[in-house]
Amino acid sequence: MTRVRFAPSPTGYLHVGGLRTAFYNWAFARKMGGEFLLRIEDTDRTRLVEDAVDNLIESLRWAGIEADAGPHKEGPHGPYVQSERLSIYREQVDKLIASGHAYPCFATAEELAQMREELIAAGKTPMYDGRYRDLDPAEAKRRIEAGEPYVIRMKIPAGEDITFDDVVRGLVTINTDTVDDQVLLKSDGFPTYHLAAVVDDHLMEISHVIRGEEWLTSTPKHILLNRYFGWEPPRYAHLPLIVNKEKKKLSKRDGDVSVESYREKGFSAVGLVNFLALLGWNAGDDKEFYSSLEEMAEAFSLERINKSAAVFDLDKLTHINFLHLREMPADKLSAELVPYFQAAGLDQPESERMAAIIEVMKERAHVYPDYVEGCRYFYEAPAEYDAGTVKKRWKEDSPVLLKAYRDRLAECDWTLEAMEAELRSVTEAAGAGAGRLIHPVRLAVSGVGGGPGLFELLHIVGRDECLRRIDRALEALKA
RNA sequence: GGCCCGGUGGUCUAGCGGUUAGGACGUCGCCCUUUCAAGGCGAAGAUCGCGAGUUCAAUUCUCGUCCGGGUCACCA
Repeated sequence: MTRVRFAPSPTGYLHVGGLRTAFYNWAFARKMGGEFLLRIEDTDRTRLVEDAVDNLIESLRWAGIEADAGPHKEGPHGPYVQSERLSIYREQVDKLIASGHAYPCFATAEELAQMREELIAAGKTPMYDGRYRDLDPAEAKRRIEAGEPYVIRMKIPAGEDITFDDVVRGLVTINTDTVDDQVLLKSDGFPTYHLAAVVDDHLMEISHVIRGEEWLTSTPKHILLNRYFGWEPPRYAHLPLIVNKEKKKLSKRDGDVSVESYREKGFSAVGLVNFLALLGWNAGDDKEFYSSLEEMAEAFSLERINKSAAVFDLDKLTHINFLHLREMPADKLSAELVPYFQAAGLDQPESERMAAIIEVMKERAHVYPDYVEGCRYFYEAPAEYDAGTVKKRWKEDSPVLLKAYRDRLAECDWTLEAMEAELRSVTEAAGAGAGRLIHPVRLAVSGVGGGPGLFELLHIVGRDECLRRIDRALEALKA
């Protein structure tokens, strides 16, 4: 059966690249009718971040990716947190030592650093020189019992080509001479990624390892470990990197790389995932809008994942998100908007009014805040009038026309048609074009020069409030 | 530097021996319009990194080369 996993390490937040990896895994499992596991790789105690696991789970939950099993959901392969599986790794590594595939190494950090420097100075590739590889087992045992710190390394055979068939890259061959005796168990008793991942992937019966390209060159170690254990390795699929404008691996230094930050900026979960999914994958057609993760999963296949890195483009993300907001049902959208109203210190309008606002803002809003901060005038009177618009639209006859229209608005039917008819009647009587009045009215009511249709705007703001705002504008702008 | 991977308009990409090299984002113009958008139409933008080879024919296959990236930790 197909079983995949997303295995982040809890070092802070969920990276957008991580979200994409998680999505591809999830989608593949969905498509194949398999299972998707979440495993926490917290074997580096020095990089642990408080609450990171909860953040990870929350970000995935927000994105709409639910694991079939993981730290938050029991399953037959648990525990799903590596720090809770220490005895398993110890047991497995002992097998490796017994079979002669791994050995204790007593080299200190300083010693290794010096060795590395010497090799670099000599113009060679810095690699572990195997100095403890053939240490007498009895001697090793004595030193361990004496309490000397040590690590366990795996023996890498010399001069062997390891070839594997990567699902996205095809045949990849790496010679073992370029691989050094990897540390499997650290001196603190924790396993390294290589040991833990291989052991867990096997024990959890993972069929496909779908991970970032940064792991490509260490795959021979994983294949060798499987061989030493007598296990069948999973299929590997190395995903292309998501890079910045400089084509470098996207990292914290590039600004917003956390899923959380895009959530805060007001991107929708499906929109973000839709964008990310297309960064390195497409169904082979021109389809770029998927209304749900399920729809993407249905079209998904590992074979159609690209080989080359993709630049993260905010404009494209914004556009795809715009499409998603536009298609979103009004009730769902208004529910999503609640936090933004709170952040803006505004009360959320009653649903009928909200639906009207959503309707007219639909073609203008790219992210959630555009429905709040981008059109604050729906919720409160303008605090000031845009200087450029005043200069351009507020003419000598504006006060007179506006006053006349104000009096018509006070009495006319509160329908779009009536409001428009009254406006045209006023301007015609004055021998002016409709624009002569439309712009000043918009300015008076919204404070800005752009936005939805004027009559829709007035209708939503409401008669009493419109009159109040016009009176205020007449007062403030008369000069 | 060694090893590995990659290379189609600025960006995301389609393409799998014969295409006017298609789409999307972005940019610009026109139309629509009370504005801003959205939408419609249109434009600019790619010698398919470069050079050989295979072939009647290469963006598509092979080799070389250049450029870019990844990786060389008791981090993942």
